[in-house]
Amino acid sequence: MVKYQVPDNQTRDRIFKAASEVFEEKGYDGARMQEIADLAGINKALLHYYFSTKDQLFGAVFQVLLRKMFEKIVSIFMEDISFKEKLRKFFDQHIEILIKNQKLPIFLLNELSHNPELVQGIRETLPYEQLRNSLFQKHAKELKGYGIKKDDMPQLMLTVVSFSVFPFAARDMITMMIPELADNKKFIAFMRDRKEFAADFVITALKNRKK
Amino acid sequence: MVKYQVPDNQTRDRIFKAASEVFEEKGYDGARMQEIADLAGINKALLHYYFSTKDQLFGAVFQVLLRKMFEKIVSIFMEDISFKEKLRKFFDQHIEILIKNQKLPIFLLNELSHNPELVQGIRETLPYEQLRNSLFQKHAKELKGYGIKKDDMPQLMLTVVSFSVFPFAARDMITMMIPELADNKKFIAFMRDRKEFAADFVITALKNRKK
DNA sequence: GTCTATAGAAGGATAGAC
DNA sequence: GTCTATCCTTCTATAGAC
Repeated sequence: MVKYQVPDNQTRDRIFKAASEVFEEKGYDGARMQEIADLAGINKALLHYYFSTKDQLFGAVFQVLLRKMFEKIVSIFMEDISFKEKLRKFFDQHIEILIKNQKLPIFLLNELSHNPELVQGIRETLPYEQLRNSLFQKHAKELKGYGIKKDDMPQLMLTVVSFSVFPFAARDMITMMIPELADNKKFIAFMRDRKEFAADFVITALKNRKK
Repeated sequence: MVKYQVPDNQTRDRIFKAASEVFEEKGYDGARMQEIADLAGINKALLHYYFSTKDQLFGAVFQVLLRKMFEKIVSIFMEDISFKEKLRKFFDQHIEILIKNQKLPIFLLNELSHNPELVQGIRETLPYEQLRNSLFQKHAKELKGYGIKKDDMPQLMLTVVSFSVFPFAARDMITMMIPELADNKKFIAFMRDRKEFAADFVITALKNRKK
């Protein structure tokens, strides 16, 4: 008779969650195994029992966080709506996600910059090729109407993403220049305003683009 | 009789330069005093003779790097040319600076995010207030023609800066999605293309903005 | 000012009992 | 699986000779 088993390993999950928080907050170099153990309510020895090294723990966490961010973006852009509608929906949903994960962008970008090899092993599992190809094909007519050629897609996509991501990555730089936005509530309001500002800005630029 | 003195302290300068490189490359937590000493061609003891602690050395370096980036931006926007001309000039010059300092954006943004208090003592010495006020006043007519109110300036300025800064901060994320740009020469070409793309994009969006 | 040598603390990882 | 105790390396910082 097989004994009842807890759905998954609870301790492991608690460790994983604690590690996610600490790494996201402090980065790899700034994170301490002791702090992760404390937050998970266990000791260092047990931490090493589940994840033998800091590297391994970090790798597991990073992969999940990167995928989390990436898949949400892709899923919106894969939907079956017009390009203009996609833009509005993307800014709305993506900015809401980022409001809930304000430190995620700078964490991902910084760690990736220090450790480009982190991407290996994740790249293949991400549907980014799909996205690149399908996006232009699916909206060929609409985009052609805007004078966007396939070669222009990287510049355009980068521009779109930067509207939502950059303000979070540059949060403290913004605070420096616009002290009013130091207050988190005001910053969130500013980012919610930005949903419409960004969509209008991009759509206007596209519609009136010289061909 | 006063003895002849070398213009400034050479060793100190070498340390400062070495520290700038190492911090910019590895970040505060990842940087090692030993590596800085090696790069400066001295030993750790002498390093501590000039800068008693790592914190102090970092503070000095960070302040200079932040100011360097900031002042260049401000100086362009302070010139006496039309707003449209400023945009083109800004994208041209700023992107060239960033090409020569590709790791600077992610370094500054990340350290600022981990240590917001770094700004104290720098803020007052930066002419950002000046910039904020003068920009809108100087171009009141031109901006009003675009339907830009004073309240819209933060969104607009953030947008402009993100066009040039974000691609460097997100360099490895871009590489992940667009493998062709892994090659530095191609990435630089991509960023030089972006000068015109960005200026056209922003100007088109402004000109046709609904009021 | 510059060096060699080393102190002292912190942090990742393991041994071994329960 | 979980804990206590401890090892060992790395890193910042200092003492002290020249």
